[in-house]
Amino acid sequence: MTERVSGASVTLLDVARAAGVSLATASRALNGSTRKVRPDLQERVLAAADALHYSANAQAQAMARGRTDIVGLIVSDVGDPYFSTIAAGAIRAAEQHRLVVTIACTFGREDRELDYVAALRSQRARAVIVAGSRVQDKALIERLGAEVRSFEQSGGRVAFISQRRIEADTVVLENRAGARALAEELCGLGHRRFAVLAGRPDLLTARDRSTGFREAATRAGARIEPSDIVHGGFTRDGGYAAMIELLDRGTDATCVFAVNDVMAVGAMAALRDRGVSLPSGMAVAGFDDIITLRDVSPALTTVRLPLEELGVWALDMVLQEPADQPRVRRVRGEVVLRESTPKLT
Amino acid sequence: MTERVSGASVTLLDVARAAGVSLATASRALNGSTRKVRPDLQERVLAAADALHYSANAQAQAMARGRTDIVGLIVSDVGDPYFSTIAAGAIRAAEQHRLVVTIACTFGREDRELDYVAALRSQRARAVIVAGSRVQDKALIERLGAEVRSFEQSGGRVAFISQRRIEADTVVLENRAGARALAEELCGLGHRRFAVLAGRPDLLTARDRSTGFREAATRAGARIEPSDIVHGGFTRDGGYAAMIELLDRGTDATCVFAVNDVMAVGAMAALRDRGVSLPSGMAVAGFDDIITLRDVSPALTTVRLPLEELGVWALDMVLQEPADQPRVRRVRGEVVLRESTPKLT
DNA sequence: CTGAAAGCGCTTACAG
DNA sequence: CTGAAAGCGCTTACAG
Repeated sequence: MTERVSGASVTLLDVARAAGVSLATASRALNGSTRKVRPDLQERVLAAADALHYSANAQAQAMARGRTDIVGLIVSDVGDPYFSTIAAGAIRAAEQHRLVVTIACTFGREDRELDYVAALRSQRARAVIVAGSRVQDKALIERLGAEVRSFEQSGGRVAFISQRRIEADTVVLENRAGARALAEELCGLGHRRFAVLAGRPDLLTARDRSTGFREAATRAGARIEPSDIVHGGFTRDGGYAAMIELLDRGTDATCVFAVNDVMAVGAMAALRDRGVSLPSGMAVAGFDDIITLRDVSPALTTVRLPLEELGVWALDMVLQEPADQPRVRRVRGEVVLRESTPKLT
Repeated sequence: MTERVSGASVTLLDVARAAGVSLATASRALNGSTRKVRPDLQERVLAAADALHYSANAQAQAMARGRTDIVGLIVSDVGDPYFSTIAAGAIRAAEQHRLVVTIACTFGREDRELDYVAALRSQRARAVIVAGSRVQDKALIERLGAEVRSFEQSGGRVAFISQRRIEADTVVLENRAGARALAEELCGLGHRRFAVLAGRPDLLTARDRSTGFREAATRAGARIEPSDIVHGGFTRDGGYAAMIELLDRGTDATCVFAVNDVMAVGAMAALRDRGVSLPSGMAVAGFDDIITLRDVSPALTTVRLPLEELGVWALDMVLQEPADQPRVRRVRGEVVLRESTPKLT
């Protein structure tokens, strides 16, 4: 048992000496294209590394090689199942390529995306994936675009998941079309008066869903009163509060569309708390098809998005060489009708 | 507009030259203890850095400084709300200390924790937090312990969230006590025959909860038939399958305890699919109090764990200097009775 | 307060 | 196939 000072690390040089070879050979034996070092030396190096419990300094390797194995993922909140599912997909895919993913959360302060991209550039991350919704803010988009360009200029790759507002590869979510399809199905069920819990008005994702829904509903001859559109947080509590607000205002809607599932669940809770029975007293629909929420009762009608795949696809994009034109992969949601929106009789 | 070769980066030396100072001064002006460089030089450096859009190479800094700002978080699956909530807490806390968190998922293969800790040692991460349950596997614990010691020896800090099986700081979850308390409350409601959806038998977390529940229930005079204990996955689908299995076996239990909330929700779905009405036909209880699941109906009785705080606390631990004795912070769950377990009349 | 220089731990042309 | 040496981009004693 040899004592070792805490904090002292075994270096490649130690390994080389122990194996009686040069630094270069030790390096090649451990990480180089194997076929170029004599088998016996190779073995000695491996044995020495093992005996010394050597662990290569990834920072030093990164610097010498000029690249890292880091890919950054920027989300609003990993605690939100929408993002944690995307993250799971990205991480799963990353691991197959021996990449490490770093997660940053803006917690709703979208301007922090700027800082995070900058930090990732400083880390010399291989790539960054920005998963949150773009916001309605020209100046902010402008600045983020500049930051993204800097990142790319230093050799990194960038992909977005949401809207195509910045010149970069992006997995475009067809929120508007999805919401439209949902509205049509709901009208098909007999509904003619809807309310919309629209979420944060500056978030494009919320906005697109709300707009799409209203377009299609109106076109199908349904009515949506201005007072039946309630804005608020894009969260469970936001959905709850918005539903309460709607009830307080008074509404004759027979179906309420919350722009995402967690809001829809919040709305259901509010309805229950106010003694409205579900789904007979009010039909409810959401968007996303969050897995953890598949078992709420009544089962929630929604627009399914392949969340885990979104993470995988974004990672795949970012692993490809940049194309002349930024790539776009469009993803259409699929309407899933369930118990929360029964046929109106 | 100056053309710049893609991949080429502005270095500190470029900044120093542009500002007409030495490398050392540039470094100090940018990151050193500010007070030691003449204001006018400082300003020139800052201006130059800005003009060149300089971004310090974090890898190089880390190497020169001998430490990084990375803390690794190892979980089973970020897609699971239990872990994503813990992760959110850890990330939030890390950001306050300008630390970056890296997330690794074992996806149920606990032996991968070994690889991840090793990788984190290679990254020279400042610390690692292991959040998943320990497993019943002496050899594995032994090896992980060795890996942890190596990590600490190279100057890193380690904390666990779950059971205290390894010599390191840990946030200990009092699963057994929590499950006991739950069983007592349930008996207080009049139940005398229970079933337990016990999850993976090798996961200590699942085991402790199941054991604690059975102990207290039995002590209180309740009965749990061997056939009423069903093992399976520690997941939603595991809960669903276990409940179906239980129903197929036939049971006269009036209340079923699933060792975590997602399993409980799966069980509820199974009950519904089999036409059992809730909660009158079968009472259901879970464990964790997952926020996203707070709105299921009937509202789920459970044992609340301060999940987000667990992440915060673990991060705090890992930021402290190592103590002579590893620190232990015990966390007791709090029973929350809700609609899913009405009083038995 | 400032600068020249050594050093952090690797990788990789470049000779041999 | 192997090794000596330069270089990756910083930080930080050490002189001045």
